[in-house]
Amino acid sequence: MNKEAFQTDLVHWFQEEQRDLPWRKNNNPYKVWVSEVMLQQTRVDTVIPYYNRFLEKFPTIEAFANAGEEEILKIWEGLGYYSRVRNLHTAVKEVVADYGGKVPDSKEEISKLKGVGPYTAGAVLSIAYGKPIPAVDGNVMRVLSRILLITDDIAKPASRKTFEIAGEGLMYHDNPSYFNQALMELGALICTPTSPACLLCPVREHCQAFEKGVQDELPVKTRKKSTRHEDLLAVVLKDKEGKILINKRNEKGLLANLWEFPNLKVVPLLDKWEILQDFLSTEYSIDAVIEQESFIEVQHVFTHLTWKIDAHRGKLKSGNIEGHESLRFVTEEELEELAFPVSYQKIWRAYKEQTQ
DNA sequence: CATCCGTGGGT
DNA sequence: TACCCAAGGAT
Repeated sequence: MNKEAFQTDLVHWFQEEQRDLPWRKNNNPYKVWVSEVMLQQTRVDTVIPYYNRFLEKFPTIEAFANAGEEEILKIWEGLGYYSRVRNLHTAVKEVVADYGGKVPDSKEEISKLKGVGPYTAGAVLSIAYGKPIPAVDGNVMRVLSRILLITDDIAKPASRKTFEIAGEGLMYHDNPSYFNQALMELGALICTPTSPACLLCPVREHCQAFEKGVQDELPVKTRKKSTRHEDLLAVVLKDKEGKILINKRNEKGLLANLWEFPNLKVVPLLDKWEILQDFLSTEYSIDAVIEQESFIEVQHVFTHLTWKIDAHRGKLKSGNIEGHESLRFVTEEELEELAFPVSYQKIWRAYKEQTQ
């Protein structure tokens, strides 16, 4: 292929057709970094309001470094993959402490930061600093697999190296930022997973898949295994003052450090309401009256897991939560300042709608 | 390397 | 409905 023609056709198209996105207003390394972390496995339309709110609240790297944990989880609430914001916070504090607040501009140093993998390193270095380092994400693998007829399985981690080398080989050194962004923008707007718009593609004359008519066969991607299923019983428990009992989740694993209503995993077919009373009594030394009928059944799908949560109302009779660091009674106003997973937000909304 | 880690939208 | 997908990284 004619590399120079490919590069200029691609970048000229990007200059004309790129979307007007909030993170494209400047190349501040901190802001670029924030946007790239938010965009990991997350759609542009979803990210936009979160990005704007985030930078309104934390306009500088120092402002974010000085934020507290509850605060950063609350601003990320609903965005998913919550370890991203905790890793970003850890990394930003390190940049402020060890680099005087200046985001490192070498691949070696920036890659040491928590949550910065090969993609994010390449994206920040090219977009914020103009470094000719590829930023290989799912879009880029799809586009390059078609342009260069690469048949490596993009679901395999080992394949990323193939595409990084390909990206280096095609790199437009006059403008690495636009080159990397153009590959991703092409993947998002034209070279889509299904039904690619080849007739509108600015680089179709450089595309080997289009030439052979096999664009719909690429990229090669093996499908992943299906999700497992869990049944949960949860309780929205009020004490005599009307405060709600909530529990802070474990600091590791699924939905780490977010808040939830007390709940337990149950074996399907045995999920009787009495289990909740036993659970509260045994686990937390709390006596309560639990309504026999659940007020909502929430179905929630994660990437590798599906939850069915039966939520019941309950009233506290007696007991105290001393000794249970993760438990807290809060007012409704306090509750709404804390970060809950979407599944428990659904339960809370249903509770408020159905309870006076 | 395979699995875990969220969510909402598209087909 | 049941998948698949979207600017990935940590373990």
